[in-house]
Amino acid sequence: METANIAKLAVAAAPYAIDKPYDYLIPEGMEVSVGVRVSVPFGRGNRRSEGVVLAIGEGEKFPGLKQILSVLDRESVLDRQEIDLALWMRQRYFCTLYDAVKTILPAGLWYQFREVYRLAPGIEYTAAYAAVQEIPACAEMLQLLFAKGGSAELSEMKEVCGEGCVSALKTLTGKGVVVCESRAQRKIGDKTRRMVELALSAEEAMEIAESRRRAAPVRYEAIRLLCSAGRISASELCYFTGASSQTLRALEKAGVVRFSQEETLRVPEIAQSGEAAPIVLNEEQEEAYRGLLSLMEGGRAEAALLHGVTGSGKTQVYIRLVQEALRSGKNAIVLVPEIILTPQMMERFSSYFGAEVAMLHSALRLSERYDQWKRIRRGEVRVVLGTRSAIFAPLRNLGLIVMDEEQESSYQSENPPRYHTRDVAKFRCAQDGALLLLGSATPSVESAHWAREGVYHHFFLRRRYNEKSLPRVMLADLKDEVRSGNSGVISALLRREIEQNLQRGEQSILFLNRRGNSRMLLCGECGFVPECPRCSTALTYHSANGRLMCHYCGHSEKANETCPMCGGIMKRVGVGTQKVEEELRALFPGVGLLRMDADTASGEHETLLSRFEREKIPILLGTQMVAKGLDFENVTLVGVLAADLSLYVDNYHAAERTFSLLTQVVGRAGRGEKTGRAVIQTYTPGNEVIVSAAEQDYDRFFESEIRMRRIRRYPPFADLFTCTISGTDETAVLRAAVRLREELKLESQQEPIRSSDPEVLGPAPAPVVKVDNRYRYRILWVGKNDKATRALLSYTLKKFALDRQNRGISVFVDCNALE
DNA sequence: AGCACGCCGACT
DNA sequence: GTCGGCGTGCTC
Repeated sequence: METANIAKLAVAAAPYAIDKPYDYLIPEGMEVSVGVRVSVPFGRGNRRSEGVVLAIGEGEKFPGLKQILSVLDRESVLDRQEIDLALWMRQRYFCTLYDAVKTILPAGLWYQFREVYRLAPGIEYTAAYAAVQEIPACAEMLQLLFAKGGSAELSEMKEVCGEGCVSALKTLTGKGVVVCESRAQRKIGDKTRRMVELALSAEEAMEIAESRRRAAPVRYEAIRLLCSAGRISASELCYFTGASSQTLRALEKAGVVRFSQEETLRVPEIAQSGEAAPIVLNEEQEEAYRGLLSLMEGGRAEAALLHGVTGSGKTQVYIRLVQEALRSGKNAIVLVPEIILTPQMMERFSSYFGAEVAMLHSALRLSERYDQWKRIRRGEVRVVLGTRSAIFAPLRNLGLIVMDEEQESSYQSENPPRYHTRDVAKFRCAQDGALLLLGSATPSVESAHWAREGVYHHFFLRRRYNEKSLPRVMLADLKDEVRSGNSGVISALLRREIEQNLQRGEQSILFLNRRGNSRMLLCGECGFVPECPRCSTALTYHSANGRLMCHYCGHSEKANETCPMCGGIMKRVGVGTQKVEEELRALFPGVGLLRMDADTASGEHETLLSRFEREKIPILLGTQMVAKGLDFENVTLVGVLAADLSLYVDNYHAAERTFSLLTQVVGRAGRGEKTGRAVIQTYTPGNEVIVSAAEQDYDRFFESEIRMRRIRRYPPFADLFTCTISGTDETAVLRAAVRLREELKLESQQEPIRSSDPEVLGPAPAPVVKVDNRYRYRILWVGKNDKATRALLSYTLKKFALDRQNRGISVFVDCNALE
C-alpha cells in the first residue's frame, strides 16, 4: 500500500461511542503541525468539523482516506504534554478527545477576536509612507488606514485587500508604524456592564438555535457561547460572536436571553509595592518548608499534604517554595478554591512575584482570560495563581503545584468532563517531576488517609501564627428549644451571646448552613406547591425578582399571590435567610443588620462586606459565602444556625463537608485581639461530627469518619462510579438501565476485574428524577478506579450507545461525584 | 450523535 | 411515476 503524510486528529463531531484518533491526509503543500486546529470533512455527509492534530507521520493511504481542508491556527495551541493530558483525560473521565481538548484550552480561543489596527501615535503621513515605500502591500494598507481616519478592523482590511494584508500588517507593526489592539483592551474601565444570560435551559436554547442554524448563524453562535460561558457581558457576547445589539434584543424578545446590570469587578492592578519583605518562617513552618523543599528538589513527582490549622501561615510556606522553584529555574502553579481568591491574596503574590505572576480568577472576562493564556504560553509568566481551571495553564517546566484547601468541592468541575483538579495536578506533576503540595486546615478524608498510609508525605502546622487561642465553642441543643416553646431559629443561648456583643459594641456573624435561599411557595388552603413543568422539583421562590425559579433547568415564572388550584393565599415556607432576618429584627429592634445570600446581587458582596467592616454593623447574616476567608478584627461571635442541615445529605462527603464548614465558620471568630466565641445550634449535639468540630479536633473526626468509610466501602477504600441513564421515556430509561446493570454484573464477574470484588447496584432514581423533561436513573459500580475497570466501563458504555435497543437513551459515568 | 442510503406507501 | 416516511448502518 502506498504511503503518504498522515495526521492523526481528535475530531469534534465524533461522539463518545466512536471517538478515537482519526487519520487524515495532509494535502501536498499544506503546512500542518502538531497541536493546530484544522477543518475536516466528517461522516457520510462530509459535514465540516473541527479537529486538533495529535500526531503527524507517514501512514497507509487507504481508500476512503479524506483530506484536511484547511488549517485554522497559525501556531499550535496544544503542545505534546497537553495532548498527552487530553489522552489521559479521555480514559479517566469517559469523555471524547475533543471534549478534553476544549477543557484544556481557554474558551476565548473559539471565538474570533476583532483585532483593530491603528496608526502608532505620533506617526506622520509622510514618515509612515517613507518607512514602507518599497513594499506595495504595506502602502496599500496605510492608504486604507488613513482613509478610515487612522484605525480599522482586521476583518474590514481583509475584505478590501484579501488575506495578503496579514503579512503586510505584520511588517507594519514590526516597523512600529502601526499598532494592533483587541477591542477588549479598550473596554477596560467600564463602570457597569450589561450582562446577558440564557432565559431558558441550555438544552432548550440550543434546540431553538439548531433549528434555525442556517437561517440565523449569528444567533446560533451567540447561544452556543452563552451555553458554555453562562452569564457574560453583552459587549463581550457581541464581540466574540459578531452579534449586534439588535440580534440580542431579538433574542430577548423571543424569550431566549435576558439582560441584567453588573458592576464591573475591579481586577486589582498589579500593585508594585516595591520589594516585599523577606518571609520569616517560625520553627514549625521552617521544618515543613525544609522537608517540602527537599522533595521538590528531588524532582520525583511526589505528593505531600500540609495539614495546618487555620491561621498557621500556610501561605508563607507556599510563597517560600514558589520562590525556591523559580530560583532553580522551574515554574509553579498555585490553586485556590473558587471563592477564596481575594484581592489581598493577589496583592500578596504580585508583591512577591511582580509581573511574573498571572492571576486567573472568575472576575476575568473571556478576553482577559485569553490574554493571560497567551502571556503564559509565550513564557512571560512563571507563576500562575488561580482557581480550578488554572490547572490547565500552559506553563512548562513545572517544579511545584500547590492546592490550597484541597478538600473544597469547587476543585471538582461541575460540567463534563467532571475532572478533579487534584487528579489533573497529579498527572501534570508526573509529567514534569514536580511536587504536588496539598494544603488544608481540614484535609479531605481521602488525602488524610493517603498521608497516614505514607502514600503522601505528611507535614503539620499545629500552632496559630501569633499564638492566638481558638474560639470557645458552645453547643445549643435545638431539641431543648422546641421543648421549652421557642419556635424561632435563634436559641436562647445564641440570643444571650448576641446581646452581650451588642452591649460591648462587638460584631457577630450568623451563618445559615443552607445552599442559596431555598424557599418555596405553598398554598395555605389546599397545600399546592408550584413545581417545575420540566423537572420533578418544587420551584424556589426568589424575592429579588418575585419569581419562582427552577435550580435544575433554569425555568422561571411569575409567582402568584393566590393559588392557581383553589384561589387560596400562597405562603412562603422553608428556613431562608430572609425569615431569619425577620426574626432577628423582631428580637433586636433597631439593631443594624446586613444580609448576604444568593438573593443579594453578586456585585454587591464586596460593598456589603466593606460596609460591615467600616461601619461596624453589629450583625452579618449569610449563607455559605460568609464562611470563607473573611477576616474581621471586631468579630468576636459566630453563630451556626443549623449545623445539621448539611449533615444528612445522601452523599459520602456530607460529614466531611460539614466538619470543614463548621471549622471554617468557627475560625471566623476572634481574628483580632479579643478571644472569640462560637455557638453551634444543632438537633444532634451528640453527633461525632458536631462534637469533634466543636472541639476543633480533626483527628477525632478523622478516626470516626474513616471507620465509617471502611464499613460502608466508600472512598478511599473503594471508588464509586455513577452511571446515569437518561431519556424522555421513563419506562424505556428504566428498561435500558436494567439491561446496563445486567451487562455490568456479567462483566464484574470476569477476571481480572473480579478480584477487586466490584458491586453493581441499582438502578435507582437520581435525586431529582426528572430534569428538563428527561428521566434519570442511576447505577452504581463500587470498585476500584484502575485501568482495567475504566477500560471495561468505557467498553460497556460504547457498546450500550451503539446498541439499537438504546436509541434515544444516553448514559454517562462519573467517579466519586460530589453531587 | 448526525447523516445518507434504501426500501415501502400516498400523492401531483 | 416520485416524494418522503423512518429503519439501518457508518463515521479516517
